Amino acid sequence: MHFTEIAGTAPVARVSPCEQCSVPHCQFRALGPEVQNRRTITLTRGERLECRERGCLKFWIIKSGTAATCVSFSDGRRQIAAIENTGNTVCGPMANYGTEHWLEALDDLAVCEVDLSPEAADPSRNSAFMRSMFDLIHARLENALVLNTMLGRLDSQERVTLFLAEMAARAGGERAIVSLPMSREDIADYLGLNTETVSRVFTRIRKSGLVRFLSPTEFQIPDMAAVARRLPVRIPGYDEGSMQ
Amino acid sequence: MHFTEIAGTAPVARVSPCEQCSVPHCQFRALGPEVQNRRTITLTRGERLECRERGCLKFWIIKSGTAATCVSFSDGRRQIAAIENTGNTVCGPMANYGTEHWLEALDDLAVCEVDLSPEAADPSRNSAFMRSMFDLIHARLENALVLNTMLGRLDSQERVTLFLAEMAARAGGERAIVSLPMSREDIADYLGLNTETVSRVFTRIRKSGLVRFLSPTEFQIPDMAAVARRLPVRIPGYDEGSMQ
DNA sequence: CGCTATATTGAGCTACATCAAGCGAAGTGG
DNA sequence: CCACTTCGCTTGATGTAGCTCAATATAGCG
Repeated sequence: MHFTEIAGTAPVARVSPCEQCSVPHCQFRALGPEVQNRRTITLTRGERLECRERGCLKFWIIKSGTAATCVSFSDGRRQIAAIENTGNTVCGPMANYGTEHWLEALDDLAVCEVDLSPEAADPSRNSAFMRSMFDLIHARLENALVLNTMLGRLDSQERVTLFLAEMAARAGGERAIVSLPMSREDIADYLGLNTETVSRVFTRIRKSGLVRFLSPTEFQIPDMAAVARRLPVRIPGYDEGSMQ
Repeated sequence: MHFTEIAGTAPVARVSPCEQCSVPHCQFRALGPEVQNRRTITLTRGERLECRERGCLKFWIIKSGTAATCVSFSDGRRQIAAIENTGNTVCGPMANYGTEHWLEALDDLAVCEVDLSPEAADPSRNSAFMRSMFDLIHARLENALVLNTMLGRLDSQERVTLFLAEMAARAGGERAIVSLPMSREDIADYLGLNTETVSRVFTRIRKSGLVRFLSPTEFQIPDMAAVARRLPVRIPGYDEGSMQ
């Protein structure tokens, strides 16, 4: 089986006070200045953030960098459930008692932590806010469902292709230059494969011409429709509403 | 790869009006009699229920039987994302445009459909209701995350063991007689395996003594702790709060 | 009591994992 | 500036878990 070494395990790194923030679409801005419990946390690759309190109401908004929502076993196996980019909001409650999920930095990371614990605003009184939280968690659920079918029913080539297509769709679609701010091992732990297989499939896809690699961490998809045609599932973020 | 024949594809079967309901913990009772759009739908094994409208606000509460939230490809591959028992609430919105998930009956099924579309109560005005919807969808997300790590990082024996343990935990825990109201193929489509592998692992586990089979569809776990010791992850619904 | 659908079991094959070696880029120290 | 290490990526050789194909076996049902 697959083994991964967790680099650093310091739960919380450098903490700095938080003034005005530049994250787009932050749901918490709507709550207004009444929410005081905000702080910025910076992490380096491998460091993790966790929330062990029951009914924890912390939220983490990615300000910059890339993170993973992941679980690791004592024997070293690791599964990444979602890749978090700038602007993503991770629900602290996701790390409820009974869940073993952390937020782990895949490269240098800055997150804004918002704490809506009792002393702060009670979110369940604000129905508009609850609605936006519902939408947020619903989007996470949809992602998780896509990952489920990927891990359960796609082969390695399909998984890697879908992964690259999804990253490209996030980064601006066809012909955009996409950077992979993560290691092959991280990709493997997301796709349920191992490092070597990811590497091999990368070269196979590169040779097929479907994806053009500018460097090991930069690529470009010349023809998204061709990629979509090779996949038995929709590419999240692509093709929604456009002709098929 | 894996092929599955979808038995019947009639979208909606027999519809009967709905009087008083006996489902425990139905979140929609709290909404009161103002919600008129309720009806009972019955389905037989293989029939599917879907919601293709954008922003659909239908909810399905399982009254009896077993269903699966699943996605199937055009080439026949199928992945079950969740197994739905009596009392479970499935969000219609889960079948948003862009998602390819259906609710499929695994055996004879009765669901109560609640339609909260515009003409009905606007749920986002009722913050207590939104809160309960949040909790509901959050529980679904946690299930999906467990399935993710199962499909990504557990081998066939671990997957089947976890599956049986989870079913047993739902059905009353240690020594309870659990029935499997689904075929081997359905189990395979949930676990990302194929029928034969599921069958083989069943007999291996039976011979190991971890699980006692009374019939092909009835089993019993004599020692849950022993099962838990064999697994690198927690068993959902078991061990929460107890020692170990 | 056949008939069909589902489950089990076996034989062989393949996709992916494992183990192991090589390689380029970035950092370090003399 | 150049050896030397380190780390991540790639590639190759080999092993194996789980898939595929095929044959029984068992159960459900008219």
